[in-house]
Amino acid sequence: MKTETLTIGRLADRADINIESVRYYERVGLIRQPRKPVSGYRQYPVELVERIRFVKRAQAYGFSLHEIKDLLKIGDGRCHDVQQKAIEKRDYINNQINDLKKLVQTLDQLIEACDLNQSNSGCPIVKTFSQSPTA
Amino acid sequence: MKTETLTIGRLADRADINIESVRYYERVGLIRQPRKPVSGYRQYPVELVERIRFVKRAQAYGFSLHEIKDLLKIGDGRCHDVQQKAIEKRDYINNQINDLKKLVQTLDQLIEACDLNQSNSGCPIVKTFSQSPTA
DNA sequence: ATAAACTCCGTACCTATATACGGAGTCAAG
DNA sequence: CTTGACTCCGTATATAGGTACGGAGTTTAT
Repeated sequence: MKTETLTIGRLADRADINIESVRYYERVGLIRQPRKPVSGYRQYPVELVERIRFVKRAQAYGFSLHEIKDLLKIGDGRCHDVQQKAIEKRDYINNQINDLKKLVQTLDQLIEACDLNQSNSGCPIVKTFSQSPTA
Repeated sequence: MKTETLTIGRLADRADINIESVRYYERVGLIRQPRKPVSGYRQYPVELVERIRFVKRAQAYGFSLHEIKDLLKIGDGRCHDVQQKAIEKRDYINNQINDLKKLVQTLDQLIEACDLNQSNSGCPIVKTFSQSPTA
């Protein structure tokens, strides 16, 4: 009973990814190089299609390839550990959100100040970025 | 009456920036190369300290060096144009915030699902990322 | 006047996530 | 058996924002 295998091109097609990206994922250790038979051509088990889709999905959830590598290392069987990674990620993103909100607040103030400034010069934004006018 | 000038090292010190970054800013056109006298050493007017601080502040406000270059080109005297850039930036950041919020929502759901999962295997996060279990 | 400190320049390197290129080897179809 | 498609590998390129290196020249302090 032979396991079905795929060449890199077919794998890339099925996983909807560029061939070069497959090679890249190999380089960074996300997928391991399969045994290459005589020819020197990679032969991937079909399961790798799903592994790559996993990667793409996790990316969409805000995880970096490095973090995804960790998730894959944990794998199933240690739900709590995976959950912990997700919690850390959530907290990190929440911090990002807070920082961005502060940024928006400040920008709002600056934008409003421009409305109140009837002259063309003395732009409050420029003044804020610049201690000395006109830089 | 001589204008006070600074060597690149003193400028970097005063602006609290790396010498290499000054050269980098020159390369990308944020500051222009001053006339170099006989020696070949750059002589910067002291005003450049403030220009660099402007850059650092604007960066902290979420602007890229490219955008800062635009801001500096606009300069003072066209408050409305500068305001417009700030509005665009604010809108962009607000979109970022919304995307991140959705991400947090999803992560929250996954995290909660892990709490409800009493077994160690069948982790809902792994299942979400992976169609086939254990990848 | 000599040594230490500074600056010059081009270039390489770094993170992260890929994509592109090109010559050589291999496989599959007719 | 030939041709076209595929794959191999190492390397280059891209973005953004820098940092690091090294040998040569300059300036400053003693």
